[in-house]
Amino acid sequence: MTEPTFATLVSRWYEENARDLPWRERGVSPWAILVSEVMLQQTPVVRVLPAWQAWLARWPDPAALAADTPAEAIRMWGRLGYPRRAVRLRDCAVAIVERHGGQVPDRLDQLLALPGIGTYTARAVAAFAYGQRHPVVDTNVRRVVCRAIAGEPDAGPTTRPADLVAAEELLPIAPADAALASAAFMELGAVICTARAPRCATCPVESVCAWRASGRTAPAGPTRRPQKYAGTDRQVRGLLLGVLREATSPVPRQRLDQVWADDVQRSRALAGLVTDGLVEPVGEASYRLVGDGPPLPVTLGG
DNA sequence: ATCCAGGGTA
DNA sequence: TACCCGGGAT
Repeated sequence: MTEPTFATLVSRWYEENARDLPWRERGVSPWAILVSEVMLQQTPVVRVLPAWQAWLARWPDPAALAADTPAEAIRMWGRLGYPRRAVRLRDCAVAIVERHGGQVPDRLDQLLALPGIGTYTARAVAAFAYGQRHPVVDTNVRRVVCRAIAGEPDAGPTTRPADLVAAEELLPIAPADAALASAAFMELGAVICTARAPRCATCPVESVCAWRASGRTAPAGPTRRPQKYAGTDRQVRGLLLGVLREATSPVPRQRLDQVWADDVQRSRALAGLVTDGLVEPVGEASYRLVGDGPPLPVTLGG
């Protein structure tokens, strides 16, 4: 009798302890899974839950979203954060309609070519929606593998090719088992092997964890500098977008000027929103969410 | 203050 | 590689 593999231990634990999340249910469409993965980029599960339900009730397939405006996508995004994701998700829906007949593709290269779909999300969709065998590596999986296998306290800030290899080597051969194991690794990192205060006492791989065996060494040093928010352009962008989201007609710049005192920073933030395809100027001195109303007249003669 | 199911760009 | 990009919860 051989010892259960690392993936087997975590998968068994997952089957008994997984959170009851709606996008994990049987029969959830690839589109619904893709939407959940995009929303979950840098946004905690509890905040995604209601937004995911509302989004799919309104746009149950890519064609429905592709037929609507970026403005409505930005509004439905609400306060999930990083609203460029809303525009990219709509761009993604358009691309799915144009390139794949409205069906979310099942090939990794085609998924990677879609707007807003990167290394993590492409493999997550291929694995969780189509049952394929790919290493699905997010911040949780990097941390779990780094600790339990390498015995180090913290993973690097970004996913490197070596991280994909390390995770792939832990996956069972059977694709369905591999997909389950990937979900289990992520769940372990989210619920047990957390960044701050890991719950080693209830961890299913506590007995084989290299990090625990080495005495749970502390992180070497402050490798990441704290990400500020207050006072940054991001906060100003959020304030500006908040006004435009609530508006039903173009907003005069004079009204936008009231959300932030610093002229230079406010102008820079507004220009950034325009560059990012979230906001568009209307006439000489008004702004609106992109596509939020009748098409703008074509400018002639420069 | 720190973290969060990352992706795009220079 | 480094940096930019929201916002809420702990």
